[in-house]
Amino acid sequence: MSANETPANETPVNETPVSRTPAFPPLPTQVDLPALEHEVLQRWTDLKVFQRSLDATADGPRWVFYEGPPTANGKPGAHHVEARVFKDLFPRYRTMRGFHVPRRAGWDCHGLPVELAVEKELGFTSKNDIEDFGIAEFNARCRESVLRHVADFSRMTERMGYWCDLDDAYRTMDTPYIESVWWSLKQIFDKGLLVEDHRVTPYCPRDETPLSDHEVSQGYADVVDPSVYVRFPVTSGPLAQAGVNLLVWTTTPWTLVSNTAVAVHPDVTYVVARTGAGGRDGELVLVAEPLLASAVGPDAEVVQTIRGTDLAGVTYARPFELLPVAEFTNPATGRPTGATTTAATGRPTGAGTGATTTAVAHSVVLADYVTTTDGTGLVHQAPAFGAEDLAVARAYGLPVVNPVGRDGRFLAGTPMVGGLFFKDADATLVDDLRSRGVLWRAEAYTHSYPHCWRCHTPLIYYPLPSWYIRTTAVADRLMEENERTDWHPGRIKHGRYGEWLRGNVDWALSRNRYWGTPLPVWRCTADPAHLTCVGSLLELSSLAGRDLSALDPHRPFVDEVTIPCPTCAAVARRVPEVIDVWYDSGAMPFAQWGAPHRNQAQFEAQYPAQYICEAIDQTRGWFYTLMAVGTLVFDRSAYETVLCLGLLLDTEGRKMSKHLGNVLDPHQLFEQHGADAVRWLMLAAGSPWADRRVGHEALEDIVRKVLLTYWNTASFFVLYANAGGWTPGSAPGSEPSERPVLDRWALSELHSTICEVTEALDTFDSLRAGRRLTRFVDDLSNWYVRRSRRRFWEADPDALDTLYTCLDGVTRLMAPFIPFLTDALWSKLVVGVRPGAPDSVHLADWPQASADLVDARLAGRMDLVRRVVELGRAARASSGVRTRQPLARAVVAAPEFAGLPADLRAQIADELNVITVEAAAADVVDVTVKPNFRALGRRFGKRTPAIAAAVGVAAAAGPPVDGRLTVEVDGERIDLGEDDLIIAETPREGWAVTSESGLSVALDLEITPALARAGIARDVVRVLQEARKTSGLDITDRVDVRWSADAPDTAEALREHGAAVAGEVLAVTFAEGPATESPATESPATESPATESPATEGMATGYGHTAPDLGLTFWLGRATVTG
RNA sequence: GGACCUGUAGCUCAGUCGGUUAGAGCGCUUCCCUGAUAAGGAAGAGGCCGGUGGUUCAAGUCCACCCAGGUCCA
Repeated sequence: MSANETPANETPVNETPVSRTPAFPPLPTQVDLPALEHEVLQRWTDLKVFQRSLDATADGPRWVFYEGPPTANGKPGAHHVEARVFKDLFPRYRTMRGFHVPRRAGWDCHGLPVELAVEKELGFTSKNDIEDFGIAEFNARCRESVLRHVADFSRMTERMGYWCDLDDAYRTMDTPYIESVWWSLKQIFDKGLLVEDHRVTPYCPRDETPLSDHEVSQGYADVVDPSVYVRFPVTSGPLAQAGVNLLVWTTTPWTLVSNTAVAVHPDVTYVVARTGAGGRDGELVLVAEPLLASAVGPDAEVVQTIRGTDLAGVTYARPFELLPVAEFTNPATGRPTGATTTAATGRPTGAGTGATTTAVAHSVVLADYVTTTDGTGLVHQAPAFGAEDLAVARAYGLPVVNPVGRDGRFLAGTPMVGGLFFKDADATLVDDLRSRGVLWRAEAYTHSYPHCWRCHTPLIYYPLPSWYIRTTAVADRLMEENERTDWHPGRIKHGRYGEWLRGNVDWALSRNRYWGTPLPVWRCTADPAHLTCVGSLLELSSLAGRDLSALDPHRPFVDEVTIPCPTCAAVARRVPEVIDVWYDSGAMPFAQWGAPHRNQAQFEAQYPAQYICEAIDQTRGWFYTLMAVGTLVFDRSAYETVLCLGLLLDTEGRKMSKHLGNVLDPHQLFEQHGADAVRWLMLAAGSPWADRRVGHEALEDIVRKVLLTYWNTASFFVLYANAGGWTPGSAPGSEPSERPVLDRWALSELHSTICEVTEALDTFDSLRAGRRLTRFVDDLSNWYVRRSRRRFWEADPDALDTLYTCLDGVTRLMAPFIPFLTDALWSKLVVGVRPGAPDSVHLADWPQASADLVDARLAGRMDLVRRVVELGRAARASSGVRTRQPLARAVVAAPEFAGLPADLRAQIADELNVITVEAAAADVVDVTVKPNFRALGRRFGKRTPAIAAAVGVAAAAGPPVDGRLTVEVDGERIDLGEDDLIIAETPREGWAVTSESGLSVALDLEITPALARAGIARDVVRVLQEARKTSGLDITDRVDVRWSADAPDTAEALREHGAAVAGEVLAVTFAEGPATESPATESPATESPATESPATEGMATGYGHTAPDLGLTFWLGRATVTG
């Protein structure tokens, strides 16, 4: 409170202001955020802001973004919002930086989930139901179903403020899209990378149909199977001469008929063991060392140790000689899988991957998947009946030998087991092994085995023809492309995704389904080796000799198109498969344009993308297919930077999914808390790449702490800018460098915030950016504004301009995060006030940081000031002296305090309500010394603890001199400098002291009568302000005050400080007057701190009040006189 | 079964290059401040930093194994 020499009861101290038209539309202190967002949405539509943001940057550098298309066959949930928030943030940011960022929505339309939904609706249980129903009608239902929730998705997209062109969205089921996909498949086909091969699939032999993983998982049941250990006599090398048998374990003896090889792990140690007592004396068997005891027995004697690698190539005698040995030797002449039906393909088996090594049949091969958890560590390989076996066989160029027909029975001509159902052959085969003496051991084994969920038949893992893309042929290129991809977080690159690429297998592309992009391959009926891949409807028309440009390329229509085989002119028909829906989305960079048949220029201008973003569950999904298709077709990955988000979890920590019913409805969140709050939660309330839980409490927190603080700061500004008639042009204020210290500090913070937020967004770190913004908003509101309040009351142009500048900056910085609230405030603070300014913040430029406005020394000093204030408040609290009571002085002990300029010391004094702030003199402080472990550790290593202990001893003896201390350790004198020690000063007792990490603040608690009177005066101000407020007066209203005090202290205080009190409360007159003039004297003075009662005479708006604590009665009314 | 991620206060999460006494917000209790604020401030209570072992002068942090939860794959 500043002293005022003029006696208040004689001279009016405040002028009533001239009324002006407010420059800024008033901002209510209370705001309905969702309602405000709806207004903003309407304005965006009316003003076409999104389109104009694209137009404005049309000549700027492109920053290409791809939208990964969602399948819109279910309602959108909060987990859909997450990715979309990040998809929106960075394009908005880049747009403000001047980049052109086209954003086009898309919808993924095909796929099994769509089919399953329709099947469920129709009550279907098998594919036969679909065929009976009719594919045309079924697909028509799928087409209708997939778009059912597009409106929901669009509504959510718009409501959350995700700017994306929904009107021109691409759809993967549209003919131009499919033609593009066909074109790309033809490119791959022409490179020889689209091939038909066998795929081991869970298969029901009764229904004669493959099952999806989802179906398989529904039919697991415990069964008892034989568990057999079989001798495979070694037939070559020293092991053969010694008579060693490989010991092989299996639970599917029926697959031994087609045994092709034995796999060992290259890094596992194997042993040749001599069996112990009990009938098998002296027999030599080979097993993995860790399994010796369990497979052979505890008394087995290790004769020789061999690394897995060194076993490669060892040949053995196969367990059964039921099939011609030739079938195992030449892949090209191998018996066709699935018996007669697939013989027609005539394609060699085992051609799916580029074989890096070849092996002869019935020899030992190496495979990393071999484990030593059970069995013998030697794994029997039947490539027809196991996916891992097949992969190994491919790698070694071994054939796929399959003696089992599609009905699950051994082929009729097979000796011993011909005609037997595969499971039923086990007993016969085991008996035979036993009779020939090659069975080592047989027991029963209970385990979980999949069954058909419809008919409960045990499933067979069975090789079916399937179309593959040989991605393994470009695996090295994929890894090279991955190397130059910028992953966020970085660990995905060589972690989850890199691992996946390293273990790359060929892409099983085909599906035996209905609602998908048909595989555009036509096969000759005369020679199945004659294949024609078609790249467009135009090409198909030309091949077919009729105009098919209007053909729906879906099944069943495309199935009906036959062409003469270009090689031999026989009839060629399309193969029945459709393709994996993931290929559709991976083809999106060109297929969204229909390129190259259409819009080739658009495609070329927008390939590759600079930025894509999805959740981590897409690593093997879209992230892979996008890169794979791009690399296969264009030899270049489709994206440069990828942001990989964590998953959204519910409050129980489970992934949000429709299946669990734990999805939060996004619209409910938007209408309850506002889309801005939801966006901020996703962007800045936790690490983007960590899984996060979402709840209402967190959103309420954001609204209060971030959004409303920001709003209220703006509201405060508008209140006083209008009251003072200030506009940006009217009173520019002084040069920033000439302004008071708080202004310089606020501007410095603004510019360092600009720097940090820019840097963080450039590295896709929304959390860091958000944290910095939160801190700035808080600093601005709870330090700058609070400390500068008086200057705003006085309409100080420097203060108003500083705050306006900060609000302008923070509004731009937060615009990509919370586009609604920022644009709402922009329209109040800028539009119509600053001529020529854009009518939306989203058309404004990103702020430029000025290095010369960042004052690191000032920032450090202000930190010190605020720490001192914190400690001072704590000292106040512990002393019991209320803050309104002024005290004579605070004493501060802090190393940097001496350098604090007067204006910053004044901040401390004002905030703590003390007259002066002094540095602690030497005689009131205790010095404590602690070892600095970081420095000591570097210098002394192992001796650190001893030295640290010595520091304590030496410090007790005497304080360091000039920051130096000499200690004695093991008879050695060691000199320690400033860096080795942490020296703290603590004021001595007798003061109200709080200290923390080398910083102490003490208050002089002596309250002189003068200080007491000043304290009372301040209490009166508080009471009068409260009275103003409750009387409903405007902040600029001038008042007349008349008072009387029956407490002598109060009366004396007011006579002394009357002018100051009057100044504080905008009193035109402040007179001590007879209580009888005030109606308040007639009302009971019982309530505290002040009661009010309407004036009953004289002054129409006046009220009488009492403050019993102070012994004060006063009358307060709006001043009627104008100045 | 494999790969990866996460375990820090009652709840939600930070924690930099390994270094002094492990932090913030919410919630709870008490008090202070306030003519922008649904705010702000101070104090209090609340922690074997999932466990075990190792490396190191020094581990929430690095390594190994284990436990729990999660994701993807088989």
